[in-house]
Amino acid sequence: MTVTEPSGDQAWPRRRPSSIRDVARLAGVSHQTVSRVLNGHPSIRDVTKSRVLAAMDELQFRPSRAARILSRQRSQTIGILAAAVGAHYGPARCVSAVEDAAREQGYYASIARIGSVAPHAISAAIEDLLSQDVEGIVIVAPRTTVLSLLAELPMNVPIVAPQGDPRSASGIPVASVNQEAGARMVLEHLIRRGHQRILHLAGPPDWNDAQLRLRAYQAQLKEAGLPASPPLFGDWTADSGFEIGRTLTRATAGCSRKELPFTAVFAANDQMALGLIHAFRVAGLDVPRDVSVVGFDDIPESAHFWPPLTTVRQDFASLGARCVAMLLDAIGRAEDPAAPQESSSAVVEPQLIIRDSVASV
Amino acid sequence: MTVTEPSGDQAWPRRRPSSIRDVARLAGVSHQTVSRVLNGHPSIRDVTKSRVLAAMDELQFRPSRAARILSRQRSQTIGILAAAVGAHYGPARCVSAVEDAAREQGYYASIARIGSVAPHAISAAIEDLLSQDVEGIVIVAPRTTVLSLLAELPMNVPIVAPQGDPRSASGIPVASVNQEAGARMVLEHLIRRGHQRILHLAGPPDWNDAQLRLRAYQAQLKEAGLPASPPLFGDWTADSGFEIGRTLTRATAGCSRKELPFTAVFAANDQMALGLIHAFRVAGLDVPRDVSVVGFDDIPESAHFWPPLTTVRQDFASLGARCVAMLLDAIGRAEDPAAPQESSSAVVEPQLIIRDSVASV
DNA sequence: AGCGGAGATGTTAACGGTCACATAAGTGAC
DNA sequence: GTCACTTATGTGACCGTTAACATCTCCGCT
Repeated sequence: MTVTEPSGDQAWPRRRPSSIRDVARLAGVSHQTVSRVLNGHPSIRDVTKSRVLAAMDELQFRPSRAARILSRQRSQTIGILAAAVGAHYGPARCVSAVEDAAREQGYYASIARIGSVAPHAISAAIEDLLSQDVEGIVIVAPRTTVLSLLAELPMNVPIVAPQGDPRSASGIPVASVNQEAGARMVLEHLIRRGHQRILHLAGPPDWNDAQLRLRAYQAQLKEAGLPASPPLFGDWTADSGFEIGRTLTRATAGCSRKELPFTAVFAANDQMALGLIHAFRVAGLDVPRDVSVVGFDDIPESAHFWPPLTTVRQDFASLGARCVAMLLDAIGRAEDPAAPQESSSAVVEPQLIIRDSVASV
Repeated sequence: MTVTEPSGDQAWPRRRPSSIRDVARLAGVSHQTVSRVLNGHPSIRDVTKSRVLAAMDELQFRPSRAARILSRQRSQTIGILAAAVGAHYGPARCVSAVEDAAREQGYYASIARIGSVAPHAISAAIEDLLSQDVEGIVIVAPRTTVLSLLAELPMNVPIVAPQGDPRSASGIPVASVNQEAGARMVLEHLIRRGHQRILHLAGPPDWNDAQLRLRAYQAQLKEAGLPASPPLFGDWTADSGFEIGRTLTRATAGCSRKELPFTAVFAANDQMALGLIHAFRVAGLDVPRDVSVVGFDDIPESAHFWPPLTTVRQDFASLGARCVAMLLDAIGRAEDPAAPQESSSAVVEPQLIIRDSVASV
């Protein structure tokens, strides 16, 4: 199993890669001509161009991004500040979407992941991005702590955040999925099916999306004249959903099924819903017969949970695209303040996916 | 809901950021002194140093990475070629792990994601990375097509791949989880529980891990004198697991439970196992009573599947760390061919996680 | 023929760091 | 007092690219 580097020990000579001047010499032109070929300048004769191209090919020429960034004073790069990616479906999808959208617009994307939301970690990540001359930053770290900190940080590039609170006063432009609409759909669905005692299993209180969903849950219930129980807070993981489900069922261990103090739970994401369902089943409760459960996100697996999970789908791809559009617009305005402001409304509508985890009562 | 950029319309002036020369002027020293402060050079008087530091602070100085890369001829950056990240748990975790490990070693990581494995997409991604002067590349694209293509591509930096086949002749150094051991654990577990007719739901045939697990499945059954059914191929998704489960149960619709042509299925990942279980349940088959199912990966949700899934845990964090260690070692050798070769064995052992999806027969 | 303008190319100077080398002052040995 | 050596700092070139401006040629127009 040892992997001694095999025969192909090319001993990468680390020879200096060829520059436009090397190409120029070989092609018998000036380096500027090579640069022009590189950038598709119109006034280059075809013969010259093909000579240059041939030389590039022969020398395995590859333009240096560092040099290019240094010389024009722009990097064609946007930064992504990412918290908790990998652990969480939404943010992870969001980052991919932003990356793709950026590339599509001819921009590079550079990601700075942060493990904690400690102020120094955040400003270090921002410094990191800024030192790469990013022209703008997308904040995929939808936590109020991060956003409010950021609002104070001296920043000389535009920033945008997906999944933030559109109404927050942080001053950071925001593109977001309409969380309120998502929560409303869920509750209307539940209420229409006759549920009256609906619990909410929320995400951590300092996450924007968690806050919005919680507020929408409360508002919606109030509007319907139904009681809102104090929210339960999980940490987005299935494990936390399970734990909370356990305490919930233990607390009501004596009750017969008909007497449960709730008939439905709205979980703030699919993973917690999964854990919750697991806990219910362990306690002998059937979903949806005894309790209905709704999730949020529509992760690819939720169609195959047991029971298949009713949930809310968020279109992360278009969220990412909107974010990038807003950011690029802001960048454009910063360069040329005369430019007209693009529409900066950016709300993506979610979609209720009805499956089998909700029953009528 | 519109987000007109609020009052804080600082109209980022896009003023030229300050350079070491600006700092030098303000501090009354030469630019070189500033550079030395920046790099922690020993022979700088404390007074000078603090003057420079103060000037940096006042000017909001931030060193330009592009300039630094250009002037020393190295980027302190490794590239990551990532295929199918976001969609797949293993690769995604792997990328994160490599990033973390790189940062820990003082390197930056730059990710190039590819959507397809078409040759031009791959070489474009490699070009992209190379143009950033990456000093080495980690290939998180564990498909035979990618690796064999890469082996032929002219490359003047070291590369390493996690999740590749250690025995393959591609000539690419590989760090990997011991897939064979993982598959062996699964089958021994199943056989010990009395299973004799064990199916394998494999991943796409051009994925290294899928191949390795399939081969190990076949070898192990042969060794035990048991019949190996022709493998079923999914695409890693729960959807594909479900589809295959449906055809499987439809084909055996007439059979009573005791007459199923198999008693256990070894799925090549947890998602497919989930879809499979779903299909079984839809067909009235209970897991594990009627069929046992084992997965692979131990995604965080699998403890909360129903039934909780027996699976194989892979330690992606240490896989990433080993990869980076190997790569950095290779980079070091490329610079200084005299340097001794570090141990380049890099096999991470997996772990069987026994839960409730396997019954004895 | 002379002139203006466009097309194709060359020349030189940035960009913001680092490197190799030069310089100046201080320190101790003889 | 001078030499060798260290410490603290400055000077100028260089990395690979683009920007600004210069040059030269060819063309049509008057």
